[in-house]
Amino acid sequence: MAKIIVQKDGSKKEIILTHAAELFRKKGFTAASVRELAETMGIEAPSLYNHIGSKAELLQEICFEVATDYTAHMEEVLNSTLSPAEKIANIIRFHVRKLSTDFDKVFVSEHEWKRLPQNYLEQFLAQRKAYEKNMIAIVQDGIDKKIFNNLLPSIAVLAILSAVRGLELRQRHKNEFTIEELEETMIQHLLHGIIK
Amino acid sequence: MAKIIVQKDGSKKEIILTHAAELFRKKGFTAASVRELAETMGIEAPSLYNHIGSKAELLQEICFEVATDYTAHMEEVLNSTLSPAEKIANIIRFHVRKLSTDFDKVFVSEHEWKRLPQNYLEQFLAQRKAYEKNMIAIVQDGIDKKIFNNLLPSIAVLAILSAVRGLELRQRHKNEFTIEELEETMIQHLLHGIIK
DNA sequence: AAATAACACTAATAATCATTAGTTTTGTTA
DNA sequence: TAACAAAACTAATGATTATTAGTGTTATTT
Repeated sequence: MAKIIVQKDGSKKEIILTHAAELFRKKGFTAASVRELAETMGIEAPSLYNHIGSKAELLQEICFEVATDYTAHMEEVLNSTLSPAEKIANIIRFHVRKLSTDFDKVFVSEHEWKRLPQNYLEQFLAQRKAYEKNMIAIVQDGIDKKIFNNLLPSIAVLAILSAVRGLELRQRHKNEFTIEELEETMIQHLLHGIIK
Repeated sequence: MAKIIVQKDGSKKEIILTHAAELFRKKGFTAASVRELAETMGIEAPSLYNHIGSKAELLQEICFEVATDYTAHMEEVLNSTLSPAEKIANIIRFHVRKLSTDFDKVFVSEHEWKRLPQNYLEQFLAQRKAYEKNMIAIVQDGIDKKIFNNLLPSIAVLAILSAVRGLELRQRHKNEFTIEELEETMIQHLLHGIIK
């Protein structure tokens, strides 16, 4: 009889979420089967249901864990006295780090949120929209203070978020660059541009 | 007996690809069923097989049609005498326009290429890698010529491509901004940065 | 040691999937 | 109009899906 191996500082649920995130990233939520997920932990599919409510629940927990982290960080930034430029740099840095430490979960949250069940999907989108709105306000503030160029704020925010999300670190750049190099390049590029 | 309605300037296959692209975008390739696709055209699922080889074939055709367009444009750019900055601006502009005219196909190509069957997946990735390599060379050229800041070229390219891909126009900005506004904002931001 | 809770198992269900076979209907050409 | 090809249909297949039920085993607590 197989058994889920629990690391000393992680609950069983957390182990499952970690495996789920990796599998969902590799195969996509719909294509990933519960059987396959169970197999990565050496147990049978029905046994998983002693620990989880449903497959969809796993996706929810992954997506909202990530979303909550970003939202919490945004609160910190908003409550700080940093300049708009420093705030944006701070946000970029947080995204790059989060992506590097929780790659699978961030990736899944980014790519599979559309598969969330209706009500959760709406909640997720609302949270995301609020996040973007806060970021747009920071950019607008920078423009008003004549620190930033007069770009369309919502598009600039979209460009920044898309750029950092697109890193998809682990797949392409594992060990190729340090986190610090990635952070600094992204900040330099998105704040100061590519042209001298 | 239902019938696929063929527009005067589109082949039956093209109609199917258009419907497939929209469905694949909305539900994802795996979650989208052949039955559902057939339904959008008012016919039964097996009838579709008079026109297509398989579900996977549709994804292949969508992905490679898009990839081929981008590759062809890259050739044009490489054979031009434009400056590195103008070349990058040109590429950004092409991406924004392509996304606005062929939103569903571009989106699917971007998000669902992982579901391509093995051999096609490798070919797709090779094409993509070649594209990025060409773009990296342009950035490196700009750095060598002291026109560009000394950023890590591969990361800068990733940032640019991710930023333009992230637009996902139709969903969010339909009618909110003109294509020209989008193009110019992206070019301004990615070339000159956000800080004055 | 006895009792209990946690957790794994096998077997089964009902749904859905892509696809094939075989047939009938439609539209076009001879 | 007769013949033919294109394209629709129904029925069926076999695989896979998430999940439930019921049962046995292990680990923990009393």
